[in-house]
Amino acid sequence: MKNTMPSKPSVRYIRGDASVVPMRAPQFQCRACSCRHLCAPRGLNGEEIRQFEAVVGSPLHLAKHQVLYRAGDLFHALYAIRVGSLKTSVLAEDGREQVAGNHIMGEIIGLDGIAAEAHGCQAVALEESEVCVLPFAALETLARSVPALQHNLYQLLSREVGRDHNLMLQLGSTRAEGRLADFLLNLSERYRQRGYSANEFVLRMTREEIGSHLGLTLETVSRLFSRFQAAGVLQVQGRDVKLLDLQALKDLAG
Amino acid sequence: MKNTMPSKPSVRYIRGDASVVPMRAPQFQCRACSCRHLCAPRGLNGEEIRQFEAVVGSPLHLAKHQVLYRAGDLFHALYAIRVGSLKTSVLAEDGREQVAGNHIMGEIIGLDGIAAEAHGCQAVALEESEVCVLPFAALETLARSVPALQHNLYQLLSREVGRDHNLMLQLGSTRAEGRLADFLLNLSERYRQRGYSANEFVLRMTREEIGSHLGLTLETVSRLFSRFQAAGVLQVQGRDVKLLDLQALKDLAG
DNA sequence: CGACTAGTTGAGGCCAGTCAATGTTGGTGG
DNA sequence: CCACCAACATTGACTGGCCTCAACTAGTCG
Repeated sequence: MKNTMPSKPSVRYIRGDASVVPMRAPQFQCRACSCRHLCAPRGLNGEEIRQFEAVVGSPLHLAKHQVLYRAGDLFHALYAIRVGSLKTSVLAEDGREQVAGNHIMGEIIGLDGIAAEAHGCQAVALEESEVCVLPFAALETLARSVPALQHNLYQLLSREVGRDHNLMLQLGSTRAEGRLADFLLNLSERYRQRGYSANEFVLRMTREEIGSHLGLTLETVSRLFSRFQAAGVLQVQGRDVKLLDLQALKDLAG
Repeated sequence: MKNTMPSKPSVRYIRGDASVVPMRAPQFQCRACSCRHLCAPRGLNGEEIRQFEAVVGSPLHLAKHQVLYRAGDLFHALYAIRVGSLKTSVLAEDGREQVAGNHIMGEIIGLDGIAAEAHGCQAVALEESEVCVLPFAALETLARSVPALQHNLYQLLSREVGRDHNLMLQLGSTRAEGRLADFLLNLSERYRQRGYSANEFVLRMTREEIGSHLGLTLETVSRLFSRFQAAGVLQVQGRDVKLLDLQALKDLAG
């Protein structure tokens, strides 16, 4: 709420719509995708996947800080993250921003747009990324003849609800230390599921974004990293994090 | 985390499964229900509603404090609240309870169970209540031939995601005053939508439950009510609340 | 009546927010 | 290549909002 920048929205986000460009022909994209066992077509058989691929639009390439959609934008598709990571954030009327989610490859975003036919939050790429476009109307139609897909969609939505409940639990009942510890463990686990190191990774969000996500200030986040490092729980160098003592983190988190 | 009651779970909840009893034959229940324009069968035509009703099990009656489902219980149905109100709460391993939602008639709960095939939270009646059982597998099957129902289900889930995001925004970025103000406005609006007074209603949760929902202690909630009353924003007498100045509340909320 | 639950109010302390100064990193243009 | 600048990050000092602990009241139930 600094009044130093009245004209600019908040940061130099790249305007999305114009510069978004298709990348390649859509054929075979899901079967060749490294996220196929995590993504929407999970568990579909050969013929079903082929139908699914026919529905999926061309992947979009996003530059760092590029906006995929804004709050209020008409909803027409879900987006599956194929490469990279995005943040989703809710905006209050007064301009305050709360980071609602930090999404990495294999995750699907835009789910909150189904209800209102408009997106309720905005999605911004945290680094160079690539997303698959899943037009929702077509998805819904296909789901009627492909029960496995229908179920996957319900599961996706439900899983998001569960995730949010857990985050609320953290925000409401834990103090700063526990929130950051939980955040790191959560991220670590998701990287592990995707075949990356669970102990060593790069944070794609700034201290301010992490703080916003956890209901803390950037200074508190910074201090906590320093404190965790001093306690030997992790090593941190800017955005590079190495978790040294997972058990200690778990103790801090719960 | 009081260690004064090691054996009892936390409060004297009534065990659900045994005492849950069917209430009446299911025929015509939706068409006669006062929540039909808010609930799952919204927008279905006559024949479709008839099919929907055939899927809906007999309504259940719940006594105050009766448990509808517990975290970990096998998921098999969603529940539509027909009369009364329930809270849903997430439980941490250490026994801490965070109230995730406060649900009144016309709302559907159990959505977070779809993903894991087990409920992720518990649902407890805050007063004498009545819920309709919506077996999910049958619902899913019916949805394939009734697009409007399929879409309603997606919307329900999506709306829950949006609600949770907004609550997270509150928990993360607002202080105590704003959270309580927002909570009251939210409740007021939902009662209004259901044809009840938006200015005068009865809180069904204790100060402790409200506090848990908002990430505050019961003392803070109590003090805030007193302060709001002293400021002339509302009148409060135990659980009875009368909102006097909605605009002032909105200002407080953010 | 005693026991228990729910709610109110007060006193004091601590965690995290705020304000501020300084260090570090990365991108851009001369 | 380096200088420069903006964004990002770290650390300190101070403050205040909320939690904790505690005492007390009111209502309910057996």
